Amino acid sequence: MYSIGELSRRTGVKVPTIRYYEQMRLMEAPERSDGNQRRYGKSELERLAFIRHARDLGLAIDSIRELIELSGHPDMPCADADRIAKEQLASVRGRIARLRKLERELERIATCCIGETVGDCYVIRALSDHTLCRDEH
Amino acid sequence: MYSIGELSRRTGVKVPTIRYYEQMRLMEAPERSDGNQRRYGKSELERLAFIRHARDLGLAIDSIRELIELSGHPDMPCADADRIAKEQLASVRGRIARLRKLERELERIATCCIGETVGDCYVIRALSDHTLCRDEH
DNA sequence: CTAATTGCTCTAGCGACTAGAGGTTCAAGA
DNA sequence: TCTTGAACCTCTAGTCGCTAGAGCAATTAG
Repeated sequence: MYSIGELSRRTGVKVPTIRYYEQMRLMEAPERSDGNQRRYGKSELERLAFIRHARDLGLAIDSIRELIELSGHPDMPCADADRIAKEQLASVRGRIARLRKLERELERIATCCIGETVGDCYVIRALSDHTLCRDEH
Repeated sequence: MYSIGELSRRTGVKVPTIRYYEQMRLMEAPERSDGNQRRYGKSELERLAFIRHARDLGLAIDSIRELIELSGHPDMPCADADRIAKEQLASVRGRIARLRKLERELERIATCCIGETVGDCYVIRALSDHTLCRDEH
């Protein structure tokens, strides 16, 4: 039996975050001690590790709840889980593409400044005048 | 003189967002019509375009406010503007690196599922068992 | 002149936490 | 057994950058 602090240490999820997950119905309300403190077992540890892993991969709370519900029905077809993972992959790729554009833009802005004062600072000029940009963004 | 709706159309910034920027002191409180409606001039249009461009590049509201204050003092050295741009570039690069890892991970998870039911679904197994991951993340 | 559109202020909500107040319980040492 | 200090409890409010809606006033096109 783990206290919430021990669970936190073992999973790397902060204590208030664990309570937040309970509120969001990602974690079930656990047993309590005589003094009303949360007591967790091994299955809750695994579940929290699952949640943390999924969050690290950028899945939304709602998607994770969906996956948890799915994993409770091992006989169902797994097409839904597959879909969630594929959607997530597509969104990550989109975010990467957008950030790459920003990177190129910022690279140009941040490395071209040879002015000495704000008046001729390339950073500020570039931000003021969109037409200096090479790409759309 | 533009109304807030016209300013919105010309800059692509939504009306409530313009009001929000005013509240956040990115935009100065503009003149008003007799009926208390906001009336903008060309300089406000340019300023909003500046803000929008900076937001598109992922700069935080606070950083933008800093840049605007800087640009009001054209005789100051531009080292601060330079620093803001460089910091932003570093943070964008960090985000890209993190997302690339997620991409690889999700690619593997989303393409390896050959199970038919949730019980042997690779997506759910991979999320449950962190040791299946190749990289740290 | 009327009706549709646009504008105004104010408040509340989003997602995923994080921080703090004010109080209670637990565990270890004396 | 007692004490002390860390960890726990609930509840509320704040973060960021908007977005939505209520309930009203002003503007503008026909």
